[in-house]
Amino acid sequence: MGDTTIRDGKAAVRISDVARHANVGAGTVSRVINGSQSVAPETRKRVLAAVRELGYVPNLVARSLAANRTGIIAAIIPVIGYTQHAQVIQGLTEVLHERGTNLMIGASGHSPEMEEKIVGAFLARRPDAFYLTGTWHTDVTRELLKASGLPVIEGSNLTETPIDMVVGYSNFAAGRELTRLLALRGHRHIAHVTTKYEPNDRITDRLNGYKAACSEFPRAQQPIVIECENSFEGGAEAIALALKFDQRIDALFCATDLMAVGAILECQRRGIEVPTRLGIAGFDDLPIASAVVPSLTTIHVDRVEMGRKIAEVLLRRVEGESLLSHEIDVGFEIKERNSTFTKGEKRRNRSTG
Amino acid sequence: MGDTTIRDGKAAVRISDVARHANVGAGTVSRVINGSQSVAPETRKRVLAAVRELGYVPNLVARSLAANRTGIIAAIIPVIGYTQHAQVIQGLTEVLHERGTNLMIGASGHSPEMEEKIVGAFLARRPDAFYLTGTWHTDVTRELLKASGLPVIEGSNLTETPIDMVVGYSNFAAGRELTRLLALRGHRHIAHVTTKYEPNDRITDRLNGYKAACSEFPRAQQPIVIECENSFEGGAEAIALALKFDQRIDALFCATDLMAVGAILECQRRGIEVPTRLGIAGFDDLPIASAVVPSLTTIHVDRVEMGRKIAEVLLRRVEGESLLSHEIDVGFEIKERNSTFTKGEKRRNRSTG
DNA sequence: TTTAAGTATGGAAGCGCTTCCAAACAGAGC
DNA sequence: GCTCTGTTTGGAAGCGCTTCCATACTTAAA
Repeated sequence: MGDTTIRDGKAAVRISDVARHANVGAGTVSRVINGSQSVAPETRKRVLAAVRELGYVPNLVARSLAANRTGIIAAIIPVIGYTQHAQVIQGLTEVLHERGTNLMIGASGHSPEMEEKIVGAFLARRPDAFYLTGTWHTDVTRELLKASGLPVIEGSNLTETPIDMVVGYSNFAAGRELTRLLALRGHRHIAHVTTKYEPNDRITDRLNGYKAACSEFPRAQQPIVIECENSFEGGAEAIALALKFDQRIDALFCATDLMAVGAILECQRRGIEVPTRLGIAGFDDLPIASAVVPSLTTIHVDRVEMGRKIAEVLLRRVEGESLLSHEIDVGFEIKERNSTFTKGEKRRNRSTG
Repeated sequence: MGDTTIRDGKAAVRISDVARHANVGAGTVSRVINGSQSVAPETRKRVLAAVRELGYVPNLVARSLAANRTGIIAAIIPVIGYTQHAQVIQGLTEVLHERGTNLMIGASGHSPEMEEKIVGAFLARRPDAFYLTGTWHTDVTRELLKASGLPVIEGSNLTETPIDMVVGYSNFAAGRELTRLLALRGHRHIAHVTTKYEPNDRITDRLNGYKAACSEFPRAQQPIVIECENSFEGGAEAIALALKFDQRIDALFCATDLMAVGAILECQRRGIEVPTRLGIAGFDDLPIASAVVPSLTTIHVDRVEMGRKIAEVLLRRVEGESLLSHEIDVGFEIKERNSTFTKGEKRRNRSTG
């Protein structure tokens, strides 16, 4: 079909063209390009010259088929537009691009079923490794991935039972530490704002961390949990709900910065003083967290760095290196700012359970 | 190498296995799977049964090589973590996933040279089409893409000379219209805040739109241009610079919401009344724009929808449909909110020049 | 000089699929 | 019953590469 000509513009240069032009066999060209094995310096020079003259670009599809490895890594995140996940991907691509590996990406929309479908679709493309967000997946997803034998990293949280490996931090510990800190600083009735429509392991662990902290207080506060949409509007709504529920509430620990910032802005509209009347803390340390007035106390995780680390580990596994540990804890940091009672103290934590 | 066994888990089922199991030729299995041509209903049933029983998943790498099309679309955006671009990608993936096509993504970091490298790397993977952000690319990038003969869409702006197609809106018109509106509402000394380190076609066109509007005012205002880092902090800095430069400035049109929101928050810190003392307008309509106090007047573009449209057009082109137009204008909308003088009026615009 | 042990290279086989061609077959029309 | 047309099918060729094997050529040791 002349169609080929149209789709590809001028016909692409193949390895055999280069071989003929350099007066060597195709195998030799391949060896030069892949830098493997021994090729006489003189021959190598001739081949490279031919490559340059003909403008040869290897067809990686063919290479993938022949070599049984694609140089593609598959990543699935809930929503591409969410800063936290996008940052991980940013770190991933940075490292991958340097190493000639490319990223195939999919968005699950917070649905494990959707994730399962994407995993299935991606597997057919034979990526060399997988990155998944979170630790909640369908059984089928887990089975597919395990059966594939590919390196898999689940990110952004920790778990005892990873499919393969997990790189992240303890959302449980972070939630607990932040709650403890609020109490330590003098907040007495701390409510937790969690998300309504996007249940996932990270949000749930933060909630559980909060509950754990509540139960250990000397005066053993009853957990107060408010459910809202994960958005600025949801955070605004949380203010209304909290005040209606119990006037004594003097701090809101929101499971995401989105809600926390929404809450702060709502306080501004209502003339509620933060942190004097109401302390507000978030989670994620989005750029807006340090910009908003008052600046937001929150949990910081270097997600771009986490993405880089994930790439490193995955690539090493693809190279055949066996893994040292099934878990990499990247830790978290409490950023204590002006939206809660503070004493200007900073704390850094490993996720110690 | 027994290595293969390790990497792939249990050996994958191939098309020949299915063929044998269903007692047909490999060609027939292929025809059934691809739904092409005529296969007797009885045969089809047998094949599908075999596929199910063996759990056959086609190897898309092999298919790509044989069929000379990969079902992969390549996208390059400046930074994955920037909401605007991420939204486009979100829309893209949504449509692509439905159609069995997948997304390969790269981040250029606002560098045309980096973009060029990525284009080169991606071309080797033989994607069926390309999406690029913006209209500024190196000559080599343009050449590579044109020579490839692949469908290419440049997005988020318009241009007279696209590589192939362009889908977006006129940043020039948007910048001009917004400036006009500020003037119409009574702002008299309007400064423009542009970005310092990330020159690109969209930012530049917004600036030029602002200048064009300035020159048409009866009293012909001299453009005042302030350069800042594209961030909340940059926006805060813009306030300082503007007030120092000329106390008469009564409105800031910021080229991005990031800077505009930063400016609003800085005003809050300094006790500058918005919009009474200083009107502030942005561009992008990020989620924070409608949440901040006062809410931000800005330019809205439905970027997720734009991404969907890009996917649709690209897929149609890949199917061989010839394109109707080299340009698709998705338009923009001025969201007039409380950070500028308003009369509650709304305007919708096509990018009419 | 002979032999052994590399080193360099060409070329065939094969990766798992699509697609083309030819053959087999079925039914319609005469 | 025979030809003609159209449908269905098997199977070979080929997509562009990698990799293995065998061969040819070196060089050093004996």
